[in-house]
Amino acid sequence: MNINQADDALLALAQSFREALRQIVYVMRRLDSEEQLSSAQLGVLKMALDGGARVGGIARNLGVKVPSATEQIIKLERAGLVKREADPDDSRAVRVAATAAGRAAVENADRRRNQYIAGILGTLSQEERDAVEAALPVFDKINNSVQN
Amino acid sequence: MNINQADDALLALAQSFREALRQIVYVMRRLDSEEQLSSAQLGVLKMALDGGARVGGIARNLGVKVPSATEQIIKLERAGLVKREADPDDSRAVRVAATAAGRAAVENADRRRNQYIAGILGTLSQEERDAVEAALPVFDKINNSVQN
DNA sequence: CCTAACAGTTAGGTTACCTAAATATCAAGG
DNA sequence: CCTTGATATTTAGGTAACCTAACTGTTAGG
Repeated sequence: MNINQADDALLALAQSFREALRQIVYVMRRLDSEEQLSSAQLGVLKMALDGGARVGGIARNLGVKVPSATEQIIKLERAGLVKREADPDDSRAVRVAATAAGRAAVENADRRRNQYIAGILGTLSQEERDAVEAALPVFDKINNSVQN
Repeated sequence: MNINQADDALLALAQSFREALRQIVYVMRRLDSEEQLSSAQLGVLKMALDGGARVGGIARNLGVKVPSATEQIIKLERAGLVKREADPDDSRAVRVAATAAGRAAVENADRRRNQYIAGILGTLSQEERDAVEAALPVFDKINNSVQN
């Protein structure tokens, strides 16, 4: 009995959680549609900031397959925001590194997006902001458990 | 000074929040890719459960334009999960109603998805689950503030 | 009635994914 | 060395979900 109650509570939480997830996806889509750089491209660019990242690593971090990452990288390259160069240690690999323009674009996009989100968070009460803050590391943990 | 500190804290929270949003989008994508019914289609189906929903309302609720909603509705109709019928009050409008098969599909998909999410939430501590639960209504509020 | 506004569908295009196949390089064993 | 299997990326081709613009039919106000 007790165990079933726990299960029921968990399933109820799961249901609410799923609704929140769905809404968040829409929020994200909205946010993305108002910017030049998609959030996936911004993610690539950030990985390319320090020293350069490999295509496989970028794909893994983005949660997509390698060809999809390549596609975004090529777009960023055409936009002059990253450059692709041979990996000195492994000639099979490609290192993707941000250009100066790329670096500037990250700062710009980050600032704009943070201000947009901060504008929304600013309408919340302190308690609500605290609730969000407390939940964020849990979302991180959830994400990691889905990865595997 | 004080105001700027508040701004900085808000921007920092916004930054962490954005990272969580991005991760959640990936969790959602993963979840969707393992199911027959996309979460958008499941959303349509749920709106079609009680009495029937209009295409425009479905689109609004889904956060997409009307033609995109029509497209999903047609797919569901071809799969035998909804039927489209004239609105008795307004012949311009179409009412989308779930069939018996559609009703069953909702129950099935909901159960599967809830169990998947519950499986993840079950690995969390009680405190972590509480943190998630406390944050969910805030996400709801955020979503509403983005809608306008 | 006529006309503007509205509800949906159709047509055509874009973007972000995916899988499978091709290319190039690496590393380990014989 | 040289082959062979694994690894890193790109290319080719396809799908699904979205969009805007244009079209059809219906309603409702002047």
